[in-house]
Amino acid sequence: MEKKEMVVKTEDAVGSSSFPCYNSNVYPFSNAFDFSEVEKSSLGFMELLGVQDYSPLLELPQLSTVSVPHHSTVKAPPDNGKECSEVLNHQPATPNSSSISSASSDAVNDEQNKTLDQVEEDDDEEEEGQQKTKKQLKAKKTNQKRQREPRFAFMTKSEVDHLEDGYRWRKYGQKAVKNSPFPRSYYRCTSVSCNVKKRVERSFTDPSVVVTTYEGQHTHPSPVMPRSGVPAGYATNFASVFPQAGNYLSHYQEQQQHQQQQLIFNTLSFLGFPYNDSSTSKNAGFTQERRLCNPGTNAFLRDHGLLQDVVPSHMLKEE
DNA sequence: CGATTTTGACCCGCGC
DNA sequence: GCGCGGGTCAAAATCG
Repeated sequence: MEKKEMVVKTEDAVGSSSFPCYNSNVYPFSNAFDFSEVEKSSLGFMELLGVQDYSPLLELPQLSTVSVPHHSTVKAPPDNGKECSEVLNHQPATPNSSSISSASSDAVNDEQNKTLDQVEEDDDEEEEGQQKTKKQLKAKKTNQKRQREPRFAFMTKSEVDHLEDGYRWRKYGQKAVKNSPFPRSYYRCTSVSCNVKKRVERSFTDPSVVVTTYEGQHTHPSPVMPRSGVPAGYATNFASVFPQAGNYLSHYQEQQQHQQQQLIFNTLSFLGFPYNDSSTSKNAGFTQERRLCNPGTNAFLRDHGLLQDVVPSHMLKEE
């Protein structure tokens, strides 16, 4: 799995061209993706993201105006999808960059862990002795109502599907995604006691965008040595804003600084801020592009307090 | 040879 | 009840 460590470097060239956003004048929170199509296809965008359930457990106090804190179910009404989409729209227009597209969690409770434990340990009861039966019973035990861990989705522009995030993952499944030519891959953390999973799929609206959805929280430190040049404050601040995200953002500390900054950058973009960091020169041009296609940005710029919480002030001078 | 990926089968929830 | 789509399992294949 660590075969694909090119994450950060994958996509420099991308540039730009391919995003509908760039060609669209309807940018402000609207049409980076063609959501009409998404909805038409009965596949809500949050479904596309795999973020199907939202929970009040996820607090995003400071970002409540721009994040996706409402609940929805798999069969969420189009409104929900749309509303979410608006937020997500901002994401994908970043060359080789990841962004917090949304945060979500299902109603998490103890049952979840309990169920998982049972699944792993209580197989003895089956009588058939056949492996198939084993499988079936496993499923039965969990059938009550499947509870899921909180999920957190990232959208990352990358040529590589499986992004290196500092943890080791084992692929345990792959499924074709409805209305998408790209399959969805299912990964599980290889650490024994860790039940974290993630799903990786490409956006069919823009194949250069990889949607990574994490589920659960790691119960162990990253096996990859942290060596990051990223100011600790980044993740810290992020974590304060995205409590759930913090767990995942910490992974990014173990990645290259560039990727970190792009994450920040994307998040700023996500928030509507024309963040421009000279050290991420690749983004500079992109930022301009974003500005071009995001005339509504200014409306968001007013909330500087939020931005300052998220990013060290020196990074914001651009404005 | 152990770890990981692939892949078809299976289960579940949901809508019709 | 049936079919569909999402998610998971696990045997087989592949990789290092």
